[in-house]
Order: sequence, then C-alpha cells, then structure tokens
Amino acid sequence: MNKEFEQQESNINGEGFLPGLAIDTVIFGFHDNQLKVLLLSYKNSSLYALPGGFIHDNEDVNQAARRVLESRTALSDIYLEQFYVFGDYSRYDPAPLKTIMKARGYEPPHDHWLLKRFVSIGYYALVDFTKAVPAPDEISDSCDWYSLDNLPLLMQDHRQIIDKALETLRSNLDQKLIGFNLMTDEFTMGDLQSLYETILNKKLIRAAFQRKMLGLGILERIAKKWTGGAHKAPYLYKFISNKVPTEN
Amino acid sequence: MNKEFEQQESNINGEGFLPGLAIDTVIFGFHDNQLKVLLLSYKNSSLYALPGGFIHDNEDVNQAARRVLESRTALSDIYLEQFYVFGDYSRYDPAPLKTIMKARGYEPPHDHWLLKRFVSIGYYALVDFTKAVPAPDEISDSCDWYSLDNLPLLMQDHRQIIDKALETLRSNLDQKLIGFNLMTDEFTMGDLQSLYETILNKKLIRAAFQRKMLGLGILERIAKKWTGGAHKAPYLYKFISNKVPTEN
DNA sequence: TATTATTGTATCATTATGTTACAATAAGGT
DNA sequence: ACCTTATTGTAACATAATGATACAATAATA
Repeated sequence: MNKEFEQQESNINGEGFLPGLAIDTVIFGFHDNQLKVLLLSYKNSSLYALPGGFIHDNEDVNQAARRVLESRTALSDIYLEQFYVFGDYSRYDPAPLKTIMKARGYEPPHDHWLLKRFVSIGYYALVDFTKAVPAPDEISDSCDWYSLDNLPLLMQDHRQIIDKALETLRSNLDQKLIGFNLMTDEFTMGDLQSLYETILNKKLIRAAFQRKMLGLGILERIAKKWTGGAHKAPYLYKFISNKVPTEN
Repeated sequence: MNKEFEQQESNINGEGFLPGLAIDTVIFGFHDNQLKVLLLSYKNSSLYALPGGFIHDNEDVNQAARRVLESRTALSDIYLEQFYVFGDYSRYDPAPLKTIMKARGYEPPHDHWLLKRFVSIGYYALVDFTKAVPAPDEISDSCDWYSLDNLPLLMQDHRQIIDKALETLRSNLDQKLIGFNLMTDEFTMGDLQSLYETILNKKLIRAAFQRKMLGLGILERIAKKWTGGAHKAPYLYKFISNKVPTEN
C-alpha cells in the first residue's frame, strides 16, 4: 500500500505495475530499550500491516523498496536490505484487501489485479527512531511504532515476515556492523549494549562488550553526559560514519 | 527454462504461470579441487545460461525452485536456498529469448509473455558432484558442469547472479556448516580443506583446520584410504548427517 | 563530607586460533 | 630387508580473543 492507492484501486488491471509482485518492508527502530517496527492500521479494519507497495513496470525493485521506505519515514540514505521472498501459495487470500476496498465504498470486480495471488519481497530497514516521522496515507488510519514484544494482530503472514526479518538482522549484526544505523547520533556505551542485548536476546558482558566496540575503531568519544544520576557520567559516542555500512 | 518449454512457448499469455517472475538456480558442485556450476547451452546459440524456470500459479515459489533443481540433477533432498532477487529494470531484454524461439522456428508475437520484463529469484544449491546427473531438455544442447574460474559467456546478468551466489555461500560457510553438502559420501581431511580453501579463496592452516573440524563433532572416521602415494594414508571421514543442515 | 550507583579500565582466567615440530607410515628404490 | 620420501595426525607452544572479576573515578544526593 502506498500513496497511490486510489489509482491502484481504480486501475483494475494494474496497468503500469508489475503484476503479482509486492514489497513488504520491516522498518526497525529502537527506543526505550525496545525494538520497534512501523505498522499501519487500515480504516474500518482491525488489521495491522507492514508498509508495502508495488513496483512500477519501469522501476528497479530495490528502488521501489526505497520509495516505499521514504514515503513512510520521510528519510533517505537509510540502511535497507532484501532478506527473503515470501511465495507460498498458502499466502494467497484476497479477503483482506477486498474488505479494505469495500470499507472504502469500492466494490472491486472479481478479477481485480489486487485480488490475485501476490509474491512478496521482504526488505528490512534500520532507522534512527528519533528521525523517522511515521506518515499514514489516505487508506490507513495510522502509521506508528509498535514494540516487537507487543505486536498487534497482523494481516496475512506479516507476523512471520517480521520474525524472519529479525532473524536476519540478528545473524547479520556482528558481521556487518549494521546496528549503529538504529542508534541516535550520540549514544552511550550502555545504550549500544542495550541495543545489542535486545536484538540478540541475551545478556552481554559489559567489560567485554565495551572493549570490543572500542577496539573496532569506529567510535569517536565526544563528551560526557550528565544524566542526573548519582554516579559517574558516561561518555557520549558517535560513530565514524564512513566506516559503517549504511546504504548498500 | 524447463521441460515444459514447448507449452510455455505456444502459451502466449503464460496461462497457468505467475507472470513476470522467474527462478534462476546456481547449482554448485565440487570436483578436481574446483568449484563448478551447472550451465545450459541453447540450441543454435552461443549463449550459456543458469537452469531456471517459472512458477505455476498454484505452486509455492520454493517448491518451484526444487522442481527446477530436480529436473536438472535428478536429485532430491538437496540443500537449496534463496539468496537474492534480481529486479533491476536494466535486466529487461527480450532479445535473447526471442533469438532462442526464432532459432526453434517459432515467431513469437510482440506481446508474448516470455518477452516481457521478468524479475528473477536467485537460489543456490549444493550438490554432490558425483551423484548429480546433468540433464538437458529439448531446448538446450547441453547441460554440463563448468569450472567457476573458467566460465563461458553467459546470458543476461547470469554472471552477476553466480557471483552473488558465491558471495553468499562464502559468508554462510562457517556459520551454517553447509560445505559438507558439496562433498562425496566419504572424503579425506585434505579434500575438505581443499573445498574450504576454494570457496573462501585463501589458504588455511592444516593443523588448525583439522583440529577445528574434528572439534565440531560431526565427523565420523571410517577407514584408511590407500592412495598409492608414498606416504602415510589419510583417514576417510563421513559426516554424521543428522548434525548437518541439508534441506531447509 | 559520606553514601550510592554506574562507568571505564585493568587484571587474570579461559578458550580459540596461529605456528612449529615431530612421530607414524605407505609406497618406491636399492 | 632397509633406506628414502611425502604426507598425515597430533602434540606443544605462542598469540589473540573472549569471559569474569575487581577496583578506582565520579556525579548526584543526603
């Protein structure tokens, strides 16, 4: 779903789009020591869904994914990566989209292109929670962050898509140093450790974690952060951006 | 391309198939200390290509990939995994397929489904070279193994697809212990090390490699292998299959 | 000024990996 | 039979990475 939905709806043959192929994007953010994903809710529906969209017939697939991402977060230059194609026949279920269209007062023909079988390419994005501005469009009620351990009921197989995205993020975390894309510009070592612990779902050893991160040589120490706590103030760090993967 | 090509050719609207979506499979084997891939050559054409195919409109995408793989190697229960979707607009080039069809004496209509833009889902498979039986079909001259460091000229972006597959294999090798799928049933430690060295494209330290492999606890020592060489005979090993990932 | 919690880092322990060395041994030659 | 040769299996030690503990430094607050 994207801003062009009205055109897509009345365009019953899907003219201008690649047929049967969709994009779903798992947009991860990190806030309050919790991993979050950006979800939409549809008007007149209790269904939540991942931001997604379709591919113009003269557009690169990766470019389409970036377009979807930017339309939802108003961010560019974001870490974005394909992770899996969801193509089981059992995904095929025209009911939810039919419901959405009917709720909008539109009665789609039987062979409307949006009611056919779709294969979906899964992407995940890592964004700075504080910079993303969740933007709903005309067919969605809301576009908001939801904590991963408290997700609402999701449309179709979107729950499995999120699970697979998280699994991919987890296994790429150490190898690719992509975690920094989820941090704010400045952060403490505690913040960073908390992010790693949340993604990997396990406690890490503080001393070893700090030693390793500093040893990577991609952190620059800025200043101290007075939190107001009755204890030594932590340093703030920023990461040296040209040493960390952002765009592919 | 698969055995049903004649039907696909005369079926100008692609009835029964998902439109615009294809599968390309990089089938890896290992022989003579070299990585090999299975390639087809088309009749009346100098073009080589990856084994590929299309998805039935009532078939899982992963199942379709397995069907393609089995039709080319006569093997089942093979390690097979999605690795990337190739969806750039610049891939779109109807010329090669047009040439192939014309060479078969078939003049396709302008809007033949096979001449439209395709997005291709890349899979890679790891097979035991000694067990796979390369099988061409009626539109291919040949179906044979080619050494990775001596590939013929390939159709479209198939060369990039192979490169990306190798990159994925390389980065998954240690983590997932999938290398064993490329070995014969019984092998020496030297064979295994040679495989790793070839995939990773670097020399490994013999003592450390052996220690690590034995430490994994997935190898069973069988017997000695008398090679005829004037030296100590190496042991043969087989891997304890229920400890190694094969199918997903 | 004492108390408190947290941070940064040093220190040592443990594990993993790199490196060297060497005994075991299966041909082949004499 | 015995010596030579190349390769294997593994021990032994060196170095690097990680786990675990300890402790000084230090911002609040009382």
